[in-house]
Amino acid sequence: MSLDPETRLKDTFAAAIATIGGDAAHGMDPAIRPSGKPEFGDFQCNAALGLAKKMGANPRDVAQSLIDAADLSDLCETPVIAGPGFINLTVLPAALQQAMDVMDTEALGVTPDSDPGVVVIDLCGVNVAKQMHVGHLRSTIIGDSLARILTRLGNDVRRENHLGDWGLPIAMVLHELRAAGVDLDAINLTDLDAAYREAQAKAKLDAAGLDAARARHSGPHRIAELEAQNEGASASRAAAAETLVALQGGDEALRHDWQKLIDVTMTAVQDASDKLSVTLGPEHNCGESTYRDDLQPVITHLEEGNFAHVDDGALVVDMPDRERPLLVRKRDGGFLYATTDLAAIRRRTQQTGAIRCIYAVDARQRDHFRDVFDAARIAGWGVNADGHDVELHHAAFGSVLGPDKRPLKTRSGTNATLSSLLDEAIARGTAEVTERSLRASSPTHGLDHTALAAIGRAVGIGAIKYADLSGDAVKDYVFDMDRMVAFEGDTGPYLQYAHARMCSILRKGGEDVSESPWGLEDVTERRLALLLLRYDQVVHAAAASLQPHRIAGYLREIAEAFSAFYQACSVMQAESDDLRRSRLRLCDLVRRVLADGLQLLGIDAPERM
RNA sequence: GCAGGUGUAGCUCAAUUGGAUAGAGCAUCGGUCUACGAAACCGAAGGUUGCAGGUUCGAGUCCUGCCACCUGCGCCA
Repeated sequence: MSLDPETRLKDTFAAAIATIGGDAAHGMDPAIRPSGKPEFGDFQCNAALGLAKKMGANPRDVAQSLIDAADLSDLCETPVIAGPGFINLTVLPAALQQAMDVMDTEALGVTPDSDPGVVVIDLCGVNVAKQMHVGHLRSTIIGDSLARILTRLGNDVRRENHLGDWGLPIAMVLHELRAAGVDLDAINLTDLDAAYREAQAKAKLDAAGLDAARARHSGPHRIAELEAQNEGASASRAAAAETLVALQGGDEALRHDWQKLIDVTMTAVQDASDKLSVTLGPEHNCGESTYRDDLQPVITHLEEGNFAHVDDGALVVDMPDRERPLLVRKRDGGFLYATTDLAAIRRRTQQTGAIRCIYAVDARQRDHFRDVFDAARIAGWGVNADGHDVELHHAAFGSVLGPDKRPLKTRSGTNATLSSLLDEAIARGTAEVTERSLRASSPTHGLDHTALAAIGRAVGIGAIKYADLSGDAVKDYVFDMDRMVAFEGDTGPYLQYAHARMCSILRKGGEDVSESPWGLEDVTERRLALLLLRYDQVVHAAAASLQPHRIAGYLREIAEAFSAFYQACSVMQAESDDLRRSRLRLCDLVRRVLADGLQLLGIDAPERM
């Protein structure tokens, strides 16, 4: 009797289906859904239609049989059969109140995962010596949210920032900077970024690769890229390769300089993480370089297990359902990023014991991860050290576009850097908060500059995060700062504002209502209550599908329902003391759910704004 | 050429994974502040869900074929 109405309805109708349906009904979904429209009640059961089909009976008759077989006396009003065979259900006030009592705990009704375990989340994925951009923003925001959601459900989540800190590109930058005699102690990330681009441009010609790309019908993008590279490259390549060999060999001076590159990069990353208030720090660094001693063992395992074979001089893993194999070792004996990714999966599953490995990475790497995941399973790493199946999941996200639907640029036309975007959002949030604080009636009136700046940051960053997390991540997404910081309508600040208003009422209320009996008679109160009771289910759905936007959409519904309630029902001037206390308790529970949900998205919820 | 993704209101996005009349926000128009915070609320208008078939009680969702855009495609990461 301690379950929410929806779960109870599912159980009850599942039993009724088994009773009247016999074998035909085995394992059938009771198809309990929140009703689409108020006139259809609170919930509907859609199982009669499918069941009637299997039984060769009339759907409305089957619906009646289900109702007769289901004991709903203490849960619902008399069910109504509608349309072709829908069963409309309205929850009794007492059942609603009871469910609300049960939910009103610290956990807010959220139950742990049935099979929790170690989950590794690969996020951020910066490259050393490269400026962070909006792609890293998405990876970081989405990965951080997924980490929070899975942690909330009792999993042991390990964030890993898989830095691009190893291999030829880094060696090229090192070579470039050393050859130019640059003082690495005085350099900043902008300089590093410039050196990186220059080194890339110098070294990237590959005539053989161009021919191969043409012969293999590579995309025009790839061919254009190769054509853009020109002679002189082989010399640069050779020099960079020498640097790489020396670095890998442990050359002390090189290692020293290499570490400086990393330090400069990570200082900027930490700055961005702090501004964003994401849980990401040096302790989550787990760069490619940390796998350097694992690469040969990976290759040995693949060779000894006959999972890979030599093709045209390279070592490849064949895919069962695809022509193109996965390259894991070059003809010259060098390793590739696929090798590193395999080493990471190997460590995460065989040593860390992960049951889920999640990659918050750009959707353009879809094919790559498909190959790597399949190869990992072939190699036997689809099962962890404890014999538990491992879910390998690419949480892909689309590209970030500007309002013109082209890759995002700043007003000056350059590639937008992450820090410039964050600074702008924070500045605009702060300006907005400060302006509103000037009104004498505002609860923020009189707050000092520091307090207003903290709120402004929460508002500006909240706007960016909500814009990113409120849509389906796999789709390309239009980053429009003007729209985000309008702070009106379906935005992060809308949710924060609703939360702040709840805080405001609770401050005025100032009494302990944790045991007060529920009223919930107004339609807006009922709607809020029914929504709140879905929280557990929503969090689990978001975790299972790895889609934070489900939580975002739910929270928007909560905020809308609260605003409607706020408009319709006076709390402090309620008609009776009991009703005031009931409404205060409702505000308190809504506030906690909203704050908890925003926390799962990584969005701060100020008490005033 | 092959593979994958996307296509929903003027714009930006949803749609509980096959359920009833496809929902929000922005923009437009019209109402609400001496009333717990108007960053809000209520209402109007806005749709052949890219096109054409198919599956069934029922399709934005599933299957087939087209169209458009995006992305990827062996020795870079």
